[in-house]
Amino acid sequence: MHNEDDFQKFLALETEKQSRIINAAMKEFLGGFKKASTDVIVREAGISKGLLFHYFGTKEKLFDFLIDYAIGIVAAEFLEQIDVRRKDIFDSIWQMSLLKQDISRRFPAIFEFLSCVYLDAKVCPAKDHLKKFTELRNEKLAEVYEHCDKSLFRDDVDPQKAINIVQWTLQGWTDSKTAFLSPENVGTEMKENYASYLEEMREYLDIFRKCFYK
Amino acid sequence: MHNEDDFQKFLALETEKQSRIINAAMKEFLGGFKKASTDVIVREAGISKGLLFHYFGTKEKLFDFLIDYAIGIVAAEFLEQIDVRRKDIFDSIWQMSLLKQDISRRFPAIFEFLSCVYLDAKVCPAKDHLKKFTELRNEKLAEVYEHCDKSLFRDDVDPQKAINIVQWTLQGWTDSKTAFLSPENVGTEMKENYASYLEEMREYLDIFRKCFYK
DNA sequence: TACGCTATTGACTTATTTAGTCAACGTGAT
DNA sequence: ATCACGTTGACTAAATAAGTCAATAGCGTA
Repeated sequence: MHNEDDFQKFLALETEKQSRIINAAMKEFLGGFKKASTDVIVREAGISKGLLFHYFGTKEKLFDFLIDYAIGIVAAEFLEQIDVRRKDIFDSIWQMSLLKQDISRRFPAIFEFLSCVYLDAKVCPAKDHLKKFTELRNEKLAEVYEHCDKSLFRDDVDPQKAINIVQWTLQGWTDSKTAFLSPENVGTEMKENYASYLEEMREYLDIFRKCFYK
Repeated sequence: MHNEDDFQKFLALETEKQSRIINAAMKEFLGGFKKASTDVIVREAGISKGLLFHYFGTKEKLFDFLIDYAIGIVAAEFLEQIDVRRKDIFDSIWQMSLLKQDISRRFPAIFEFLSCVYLDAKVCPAKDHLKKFTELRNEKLAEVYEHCDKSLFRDDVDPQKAINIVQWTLQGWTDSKTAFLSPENVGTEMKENYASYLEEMREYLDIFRKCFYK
């Protein structure tokens, strides 16, 4: 099952160096596999060209590794952690946001990377893993939505639309926080302002509870 | 003031061909000036390489032209058309959305192009025009916000936050409509479903009015 | 100090892509 | 037939691409 070049050497690296490489590569792959340059990746990761290829062999293997790695992280630390039995959908959304923030602090580009990879139709070799992951993700979110108590909503508000609004708001809010940061500073910036960010997010969720619930 | 290669030859072209070139170029420049390929542009625009350089001289002049062109369109057909005297902020947002849709149907990537260009710090040569444009834009939006009747809002909802929510929602809604379309189909897709899109957008705005107003 | 072993380097190669050029071509009017 | 003009795409030189490899750095052991 496992081929022997299972990136063991890379995974034995000190985690700080690992992260530097992973984050540099994810960021560079955001624009698509073809447009990504390994030279840019090694420059940003602060390692030599040779080392990258020593660990990953080819650009494509690096890419495949990144996909699996990202899926592994998000599955284990996000999807599997979601408590689908909550009644209040805003509790769920709040919990999911906390989980996402935790992951994003370590891997700033991981969620964008996964969605970019998913949208990039050319990336067919990895479709199996990705498809399963996407299904798992959709199932989880559907479950959250089904189990929540929709009777809490005002009768004249379509719960699905309300939930869309909340998710788009969280997305827009996140973008507005990161848009004017140089990408390499996103991680540190988020660590420093973690508390105030959460507070602001909670304020938005409070608005939603006040306005969308009975 | 005007140098003689003022793109007159290009602007004398049939508008359909003009649009094809402009849209192909804007789309390709979304990933940044450096990563854009003139070969991709001409392929997508369906013209020969020579013609592009016959009209624009260099890649950079094409880029500068695009920025000016986009600014001109958005200033004249969006910013200048905004009626800042409306009391109901949701009327303003609705009107602005209509204006945006009209422009986007002709130039699907124009708004994304302008914001990408603005965020791309390396693009300093064009900063004068861009800065003025951004200021104009911010002034207009601030004016809309100042003139609207904030007493219409529920007392326990911060109007600024509510407006942010509305704008992020519109953004997210738009993204959700275009994300799974191949970029070249965005234009036609929007033309075909124009009415139903507007209807759906209005439903969201109705929710906001119901929930955020007294 | 000397040795061996692994992690790491960056100059290098070969192939591809790049922006930009230019002689040639098609077309319609006179 | 000839001119004028919009248009073409093969071409060039320079840059960039992925991937290689002989050489070095670092470090524990003897």
